[in-house]
Amino acid sequence: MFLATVVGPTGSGKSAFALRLAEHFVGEIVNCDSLQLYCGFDIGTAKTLPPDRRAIPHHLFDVLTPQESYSAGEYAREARKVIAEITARGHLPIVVGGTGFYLRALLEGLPLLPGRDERLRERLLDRERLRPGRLHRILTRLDPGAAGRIHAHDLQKTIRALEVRLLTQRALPPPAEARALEGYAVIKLGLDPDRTALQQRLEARTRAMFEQGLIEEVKGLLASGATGNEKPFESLGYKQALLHLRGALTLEQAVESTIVETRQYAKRQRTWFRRDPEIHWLAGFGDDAAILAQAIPAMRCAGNRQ
RNA sequence: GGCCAGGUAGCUCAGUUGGUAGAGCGCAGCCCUGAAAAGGCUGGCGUCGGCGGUUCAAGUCCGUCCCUGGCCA
Repeated sequence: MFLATVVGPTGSGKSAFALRLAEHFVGEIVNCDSLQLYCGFDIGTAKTLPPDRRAIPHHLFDVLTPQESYSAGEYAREARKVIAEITARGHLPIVVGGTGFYLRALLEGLPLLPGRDERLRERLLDRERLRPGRLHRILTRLDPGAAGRIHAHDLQKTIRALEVRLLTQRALPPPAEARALEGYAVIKLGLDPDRTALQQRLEARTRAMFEQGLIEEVKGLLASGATGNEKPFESLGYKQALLHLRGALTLEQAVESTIVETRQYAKRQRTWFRRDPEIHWLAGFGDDAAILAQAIPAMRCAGNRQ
């Protein structure tokens, strides 16, 4: 059984490339982008919309409402289910997206730990507000290992570690095994376009998103009941569009801010994927037809290994 | 032409009573075990507009010139 993944920074052409792969290898696409999961967030997430899907089945797009929060664990479970179905149909699952953490959860699994507990988090946050730095000190006492790995300023991760520690009680977290995806030969393809070219493309793409109605899309989401405080509104472009609608940014400032943050996001993605030695890097953009030729040998190679 | 305010890191600016410079942002590198388009860490020798001068020592005082903005003619 095979599984292909397509990763790379935002704007590198993953979707276009995945479509080509799917046509060539009779595949189906599985989204691995934390924001394309959301219904109604289309323009700013550069989602491939149904008319452009060329009859290739797309999974895990538009499966969440803005009000729903999500997690890597939930994603991994859903994605594994979908992948099994695709395999059963005799097709090649192609997992595409830039959310490295979700992909890792899917392929390598997450330790069997309790999920979020909002009430506990609130209580912890209250204590932190009373005395900044408090939570990390408590973590040092309860779980020195985790405290050592997490920087004292990283409140988000400190809270999660405390949550895990408190919810699992007693003896340090049972060394629960992360359950990796089993039975698949995984081929990881990474798109690696020239950095300067990517930055230029990201800037142009961002301007185009605003010109093509990103602001209107946000207005529409607000009109249909969203408040703007939901999770997906924290993302690139949506955050700025909202600030503009609320009068905090001029349109030009919103665009500029989105360009800068998008560039920074692409950089973080590169850092994340760069250290995965299993990725076969393809130099160029995924919408370049020639790139498929680079990928085919890698696919064959993986096939022979099996 | 005169007066005033400025010219300090890529950008916006701090720089106490003179002791050879700093913050934020950007940028670069990096981390990540259920918020991940999130969260966090590390990295700053730059002709302190130019040239003279005072001083042991000047971004910091004096002179002069150049540039920018404003006001008055």
